[in-house]
Amino acid sequence: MNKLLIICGPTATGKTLLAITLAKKFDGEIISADSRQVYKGMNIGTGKDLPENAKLQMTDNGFGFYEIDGIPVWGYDLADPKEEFSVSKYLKFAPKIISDIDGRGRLPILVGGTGLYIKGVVDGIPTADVPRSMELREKLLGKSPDELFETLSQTDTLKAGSMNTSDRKNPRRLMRAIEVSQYFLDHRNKESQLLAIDKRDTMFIGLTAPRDFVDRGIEERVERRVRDGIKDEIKNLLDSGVDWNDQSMLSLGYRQYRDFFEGGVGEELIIDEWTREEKRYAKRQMTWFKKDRRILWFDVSDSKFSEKVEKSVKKWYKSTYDE
RNA sequence: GCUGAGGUGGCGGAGUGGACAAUCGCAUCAGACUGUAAAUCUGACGGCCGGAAGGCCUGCAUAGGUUCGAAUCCUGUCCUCAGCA
Repeated sequence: MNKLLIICGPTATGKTLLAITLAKKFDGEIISADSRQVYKGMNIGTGKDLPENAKLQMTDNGFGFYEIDGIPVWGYDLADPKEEFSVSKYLKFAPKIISDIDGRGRLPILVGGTGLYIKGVVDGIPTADVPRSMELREKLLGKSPDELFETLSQTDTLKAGSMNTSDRKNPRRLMRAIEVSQYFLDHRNKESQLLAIDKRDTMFIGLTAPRDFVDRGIEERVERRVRDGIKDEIKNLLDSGVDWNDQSMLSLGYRQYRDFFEGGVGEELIIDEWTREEKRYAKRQMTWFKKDRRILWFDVSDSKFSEKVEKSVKKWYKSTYDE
């Protein structure tokens, strides 16, 4: 049975580093599950940690990989920062690459902090291939959440009833729900297609640490990214035509600099804000991940965590040969 | 020292006799999440008890006073800022 190793958890816990170590030990290749690392030219701010002169190596499946420390890393640079990206696109990429890796007899290691992407790959998102309708979205644009909910109730009572109080006030979710229900109204016989991987032997590793440990890590990392030249990176993006309102520029560390470039706000304030947001983000990630009972958690502030992970993975990995 | 303005919850800032534990924003905390997910959204946020409904206590610089009732009116004190000296 094919295997899949997943490494998830909040930001700044060293997921990629661990993944590379494990890839070396268990003959693996890495697939990034990160909604920001997909953008070309966004390297420093998204923490791609590419070596000097790294070059994307294209393959004949239409996707490319970087080699880091001798390990192929997929999932970077899938999109232009001027373009929209979403789980849907990610799901047209990741499962394919995973089965390619299977084919090479190597271990696919899915690594990232974007919970939805991981979920999409493993469990599938039934409505992921329902396309967006810009026309519909435009029509819905100015409506209040109440009005949107009303509209949804009319086309899809079931879905409307199943939404929780938070989502009922979330225009973005409501619009999407209306879009989906409208789509199935127009395509009654269409079977939705699940863009997930086949059932396989999957191990989930979650990396976590006490709050203040993570916070400190975030502070250091932000400082490093400032030193590494996030400003220049942003300037390059802007020069190449990327707009502050593009989805890619909503990324942490990038969006905060808008007031610096456009409003003359001091960099100290920008960095403060960025750091604070990053901590909140880590919190949101934990809220998501801790619900998934499949995850086996490891505390990275434990000096022996790396060995402990390796031991667990080894045990799981070996079971292949016991079959 | 005089004159003027002002002192409200972690911060900014409303409120100028009753509907005030006090609009709102920020920060903080908790949560949601099935095509923007580093996005988007929700809730809590003086203290104590309670699952909740609710109840009790403390409270708008400070000490008094007026009033059935005060963050809001009056007086003293302290402090801050601006202008004049």
